[in-house]
Amino acid sequence: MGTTQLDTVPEPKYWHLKTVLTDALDSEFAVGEILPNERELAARFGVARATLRQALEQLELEGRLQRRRGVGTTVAPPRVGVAVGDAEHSWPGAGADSWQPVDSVLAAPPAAVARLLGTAADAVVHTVRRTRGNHGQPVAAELLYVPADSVPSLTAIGALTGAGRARAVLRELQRLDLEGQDRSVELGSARADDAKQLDRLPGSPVLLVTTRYYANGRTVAVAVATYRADTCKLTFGDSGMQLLAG
Amino acid sequence: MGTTQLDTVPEPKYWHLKTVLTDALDSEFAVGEILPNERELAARFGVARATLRQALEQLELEGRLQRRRGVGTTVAPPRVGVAVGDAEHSWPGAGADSWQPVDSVLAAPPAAVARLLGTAADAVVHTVRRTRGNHGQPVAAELLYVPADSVPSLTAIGALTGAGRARAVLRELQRLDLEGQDRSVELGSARADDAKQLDRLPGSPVLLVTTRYYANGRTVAVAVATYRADTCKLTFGDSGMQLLAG
DNA sequence: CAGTGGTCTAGACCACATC
DNA sequence: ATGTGGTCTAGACCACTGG
Repeated sequence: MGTTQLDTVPEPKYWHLKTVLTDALDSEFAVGEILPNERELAARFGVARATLRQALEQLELEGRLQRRRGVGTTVAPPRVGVAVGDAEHSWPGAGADSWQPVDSVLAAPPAAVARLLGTAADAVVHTVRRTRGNHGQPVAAELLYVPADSVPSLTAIGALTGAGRARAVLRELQRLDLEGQDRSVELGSARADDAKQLDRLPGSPVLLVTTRYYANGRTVAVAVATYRADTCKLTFGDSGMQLLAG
Repeated sequence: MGTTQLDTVPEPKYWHLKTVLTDALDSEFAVGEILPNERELAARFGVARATLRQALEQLELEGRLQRRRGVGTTVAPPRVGVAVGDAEHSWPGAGADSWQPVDSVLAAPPAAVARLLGTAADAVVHTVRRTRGNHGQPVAAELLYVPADSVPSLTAIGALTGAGRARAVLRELQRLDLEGQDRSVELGSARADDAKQLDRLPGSPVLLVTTRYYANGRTVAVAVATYRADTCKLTFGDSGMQLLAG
C-alpha cells in the first residue's frame, strides 16, 4: 500500500547541521565574513564540538568555508575556474601561462611516475617544480619529471640552479615535437611540501592532475600537478566556456 | 653549520600513523585483504580509536582502503581509470557507452544549473538520470538537464516512464547539431540519493563533472555527473592513453 | 546473535595568529 | 596574553552485516 518511507533512519546530527549551516550561509552571511568560533557554534546548536567540526569539515570540502588556525572560519567565495585543458597539446611553459618555474634538481621520481616514464625505479630524472597562482593566491604546485635522454641536447646545466635551471629544462622540452598528451584527475591528499606551497595543512584534499607527454613515439615527460580541492574547479574544453561560466 | 631542521614540529600522530600504514599496505597486505578491526589497530598502535580513524579516513580518501560498516576495512585495488573525455564532442548516450538510462521526470533544476542553462530559477526541465558501471561496480550517477525548448520535437512523452522516457529524451537530443561542449571537475560530497546509487554513505567525497552542451548558439543541456572519488581516476585526452596506463 | 564501522560526547592540550 | 582552529583521549551507543 505504498508506505513512503517515513520515520526512517534518523539523520546523523552532523548531516542535519550541514544543511542548516548551508542555508544560513546562503541567506545570512556574506563572502569573507567570519563565523562565530567553533565552541560557540557547538553550544548554540547543542552539540559537541567534534560533531560541529564534522559538519564544518564537509562544508570546507565543498568549498563553502575556509578555516584557518589562529584566525577563524570564514565564508569562502565561489570556486574559481582554473583552465587545465585550455590549449590542446602544448608543452608546459609554452607561451604565457600562469605557471611559474621554481627550481629543478636531478632526483629519482616516485615509483608510479617511473612506471609511466618507463625508466628504472631508481633512475634519476630532471625534476622541475612549478607553481601556479590565481589572483595572488597559490592554487597549484607541480612536479615535472623529464628523463635526461628526453632532452639529449641539454648540456652544461650543472652551472645553473633555481628558476634558471627549471627554465632551461622547459626550453629544451619545447624543442621536441609534441605528438600527444593525456591527463587524469583523481583525489589525493597534500604531501607536506606541496601543502606548504599551497598554504594548506598536510593532508588537505587536493586534485591530482597527471599529464603524460608523448614525443618520438614514447613518453618523454610526466607532470603531476596538485591543485587545492577546496578552492579550485578545473575546467576543460572549448575556449568559449570561460567567457560564459558563472 | 647547516643544521637540518631536526626536532622540528612534532608530526601529528595520525599523520605518522598514515605513513606507517601506507608502508604496511605496500609490503604486507594483498588487495582485498581484511585489516584488523579499528579497536585492535588502535590498541596495537597505542592511540585512541578516533586518532586511528583519522588516519584510515585519509587512506580511504587516497583510494588505498575501503571501509564498509558491519564488514570491515579492506585493502582497495588501484583506482580504475574512467574515460571522461574519450570522444570529442559527443552527445550523451550516443553510440555504445557505459552509461545506463534510469528514468526521467520534469523538475526544476538546482539554481546553479538553471544559471548555466539560462532558464528561470523555477522553470522545469527534462531531468534524465543515468548511472555508469565499471566491472559490475557503480562508479557514477548523472543528472542530465534538458530544457523543453531544446528538444521541441519531443512530443507525446507523457505516456512514457522510466528508462523508456529517459531514452526518448536522449534520442531527441542526439538529433541536434552539437557545436561544442566543455567540462569542469571539482570536489563535492555525495547527496543522499546519489550516495545510495553509488553504494556509499551520504557525504562521501565525490568528483563532480559538469558538462555543458552547445547547439544552435546556446546551451541546450547540462549534465552533472557524480563519480566516486575513492575508486575513480578520471581520464581525459588521447585515446592512446588507456592502452598504456598503469 | 556477535562483530564491524559510524556517530557522538565532554573534556584536555597544542600550534598558530593577532593584538 | 588571548583567542582561534587542530589534535587527541576514553569512553558510549547506534546501524549495519553476516553467520
